[in-house]
Amino acid sequence: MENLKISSTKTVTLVDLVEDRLIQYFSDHQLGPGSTIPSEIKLAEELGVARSVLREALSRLKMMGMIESRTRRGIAISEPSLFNGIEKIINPLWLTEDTLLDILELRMVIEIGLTDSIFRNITGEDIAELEEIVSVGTAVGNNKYAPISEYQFHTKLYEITGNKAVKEFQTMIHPIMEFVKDRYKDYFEKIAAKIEADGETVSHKMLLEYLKAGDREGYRHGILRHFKIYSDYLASRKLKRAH
Amino acid sequence: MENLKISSTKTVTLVDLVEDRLIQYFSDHQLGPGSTIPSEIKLAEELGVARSVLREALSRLKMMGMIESRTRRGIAISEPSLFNGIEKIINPLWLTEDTLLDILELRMVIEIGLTDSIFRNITGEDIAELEEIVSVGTAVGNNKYAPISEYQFHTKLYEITGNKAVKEFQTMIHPIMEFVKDRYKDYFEKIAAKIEADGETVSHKMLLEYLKAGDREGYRHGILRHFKIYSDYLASRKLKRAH
DNA sequence: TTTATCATATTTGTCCGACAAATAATACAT
DNA sequence: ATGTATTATTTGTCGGACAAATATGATAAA
Repeated sequence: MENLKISSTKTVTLVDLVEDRLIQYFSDHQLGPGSTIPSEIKLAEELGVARSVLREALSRLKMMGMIESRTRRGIAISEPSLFNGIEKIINPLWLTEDTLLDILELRMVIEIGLTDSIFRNITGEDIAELEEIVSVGTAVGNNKYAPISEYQFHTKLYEITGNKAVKEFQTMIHPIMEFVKDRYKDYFEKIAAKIEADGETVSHKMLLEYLKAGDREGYRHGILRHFKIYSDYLASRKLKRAH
Repeated sequence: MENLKISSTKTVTLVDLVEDRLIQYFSDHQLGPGSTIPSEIKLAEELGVARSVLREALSRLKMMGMIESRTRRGIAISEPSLFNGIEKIINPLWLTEDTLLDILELRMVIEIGLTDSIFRNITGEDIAELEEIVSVGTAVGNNKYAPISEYQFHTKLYEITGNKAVKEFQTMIHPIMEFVKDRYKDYFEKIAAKIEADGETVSHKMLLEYLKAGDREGYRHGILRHFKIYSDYLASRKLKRAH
């Protein structure tokens, strides 16, 4: 019976309409970043809605970084950022298990796919920085990195690409990654032990060697094996679900 | 002089604070998807702000898909989607050239990194579907696909992974990709011609062959070369900027 | 003419109150 | 126990009000 109910849950409100109309308005009037828009009173009049309704719509666009209201000086359009808006509201606790693992996979996908961009952009200074990070990290011992070093190493990889969208993505999902790592700790440790026993562990230090040697294909497969701990888990879950 | 101005542009408003407090409130009270929250009046009282202010904050969360207000029946929390919010407001026209190319690169990165997930999940039916898409597409002739086929082929690749976050990402950036392809058409065509002349073009059909043969590494480098048209352009721009 | 000072008008941020319409809750009648 | 009518809640929308910061224009002074 649960699924019989008509999903009248999504009633379109005036605010929704105004939101769309505003976006269309900006587009029609070719208002790009830097442009200022009419005052709230004029806009509300023009749209034929109450100022409170208009303000709700504007507030949404503001959250997405599409507009920037300089207090008591007018509203200006700014370039929306891809992930800033969601970053605030993403709480791993709200997310279903499937979503969590989807994001884990997406993170792997990006970091593996980033290989060529890294080799396109890496400089000598970058390598020096990575060496510093690695040397500090492994000082903790027995092939486990200090969490800070783990974070710094991968962050540095993202930064090398010089791609802001990629960087934003990383900062957005970082808390989620921490949560996932903790939640599935037991599984991951078991898999890690097996990989270690098989001598297939790929450390940050080894990845750095590939980078220093300019060995792109070596790095590509290195980073792949570096994430084997996660891809193995994802594969095992896929099996379980199909079962 | 332009850069001397103090960026007092980001004054924190009450709505901003309420937004944060609400998220914290949900977290503290362990309210996850499905939970209902107190009425607007009670919340406004509890927070000590006007209902209009509270509504603006709620409206933001609503846009991000974090809450769902059943008209006149109360407000419920729902699982926020990663990219839904931005999808509406991303207009390629607002984006700077750098951002456009960052997103182009991110798209390549993801599709290349998706290789292993595809091989983890692909089925016989998937291959049959891809064959259908390819056969229809190349019927247009001389190694250029009908735009629909181009879209369908890559969409199918995303779908094979069964990763919803990845799929959402694709639908979000699709309009941007169309815009980019059109805007840099001249450059891309020039590069494409050169690649074609060198006999390095990798068609959808060839990618499909790798998939059918279960040749993972073949596919990996195939998809890489398939995007050579874009990566070459990105590399040339990097050079220009460093210059 | 240029500069400094002052008064006025705009504009955003916040608050309050009101009402319609839909739904939920309750009391009542059968 | 069931169906009906009344009442209370709750969201969506409207309108107006004011403070504070800024922009604008007018006036006075050099």
